[in-house]
Amino acid sequence: MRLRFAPSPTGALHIGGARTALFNWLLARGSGGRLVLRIEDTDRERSTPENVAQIIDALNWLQIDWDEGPIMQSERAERHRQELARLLDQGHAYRSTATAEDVKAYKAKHGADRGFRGRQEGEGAIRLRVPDEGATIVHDVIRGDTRFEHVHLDDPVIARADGSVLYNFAVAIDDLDAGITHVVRGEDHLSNTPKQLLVLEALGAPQPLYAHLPLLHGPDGKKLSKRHGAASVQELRDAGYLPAAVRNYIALLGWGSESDETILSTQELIDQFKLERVSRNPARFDETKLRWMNGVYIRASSVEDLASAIEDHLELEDPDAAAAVRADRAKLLEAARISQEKIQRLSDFWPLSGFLFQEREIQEKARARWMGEESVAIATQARAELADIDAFDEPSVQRALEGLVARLEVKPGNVYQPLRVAISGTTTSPGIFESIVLLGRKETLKRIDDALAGAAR
RNA sequence: GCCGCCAUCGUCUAGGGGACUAGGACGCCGCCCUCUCACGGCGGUAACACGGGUUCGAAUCCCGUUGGCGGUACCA
Repeated sequence: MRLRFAPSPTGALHIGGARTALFNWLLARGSGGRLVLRIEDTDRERSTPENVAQIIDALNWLQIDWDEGPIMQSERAERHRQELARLLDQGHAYRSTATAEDVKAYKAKHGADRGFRGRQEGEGAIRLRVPDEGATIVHDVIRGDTRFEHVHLDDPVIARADGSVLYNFAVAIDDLDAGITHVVRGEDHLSNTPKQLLVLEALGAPQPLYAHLPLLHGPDGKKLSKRHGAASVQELRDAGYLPAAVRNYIALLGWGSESDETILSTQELIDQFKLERVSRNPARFDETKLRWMNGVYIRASSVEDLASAIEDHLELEDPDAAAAVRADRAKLLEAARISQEKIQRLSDFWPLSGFLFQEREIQEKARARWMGEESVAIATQARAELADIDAFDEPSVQRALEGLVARLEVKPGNVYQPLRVAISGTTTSPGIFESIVLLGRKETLKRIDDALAGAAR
């Protein structure tokens, strides 16, 4: 199989484009075929080098690689011109000055079910001549055959008056030259396919097989946009998702494995992905499931890997936090270990466990609930216990505090929550024993003292 | 308007005429575990858009309606 991913650099790579890239990649890797990356930048106004860089960056982050390219469509202008000249010579295409309004007027006059057919004028934009009779049938691996009657089709403009080619022409030529066997892309291109097929036919060229993927929508069923939160690959990365989790999740949008499994490694994805099993209905991108899935991947990571991922993430998102974390690798490792089962995204780490690296102000609500008279009395005793024990490790700390709970005959939370608030500033944190040990005796006692002093005021 | 695609729990989906009392996953709810938050375990909630056919039998096939989406650019 020879496949291609052909984004147009008019914006960031969004999740729909990422899925198209992934499906092509899975097919290439699973079949021993090749994947061609082509940048469709024939829209000179909207295509920018920054967007190209961003798309490549996104693919790199997703760990989707390609075998050929990136081919810039704009650099193939000469080839496009050649084929265009051939079509013109052979009468398959002609120049016409007809505008969009002219086409509309034509159809109003001739009836809605009669496609626009222009006259050879020798100047103006170049249109492809569509046969009056018959139909073009798109053979789609996912959808079966779709028939487009020629009478409904307008002669499409394939090149501007200045000779620069348009999308539907360039794609056909580029796919042909690249020897693409399977065109896998979004369903928004289905209606364009007959035009491309007609170009190929006029050229007497072979036709590839098509597969049009169902479109992706936002949670509200509307077109995906920034409004829906993390819609681009970059935003997903910034939100603290892992590439492997994102790949797993988007693979499941419009496709399901035969085994009905949800968590699938990239290798399993490669082994199991079949175009024939891609669904025909549009899917909504709902971040909730991705969040859950990311948590699964985080829990499955080694502590080493998780720590590195957290560090990289902080590096990008929070320089201060990154510096704090970088200063003590051993501590980061421990912090990652005790946070691992409590976070779903890398971005959850710092809010939950940052207190292990930096002292924080105690939140008002937490103080009100857990720094009252009784709590202060308990915390004072707990402080004494912690100051007293010989070894400051988890078993010792646990034994000491559990002893206190038993002696005081209070609920465990009455001891642990004031301590938690004192050391973390809030009511949720990793396990209290682990947190205290990781903080160390000196720092723990200091924070309890600070909290006690604050409560007295 | 015209052309086309699509239609199963809130969401992603399984389903290819009888195996469907419609399965799984996320979410949600409840219980258990529990130092908080999570994790984990157990249980529950919830869907074949509507109307006609075809058939002994339809979530599955056909037609229509409705709805969603795409195309209809000298955009991609």
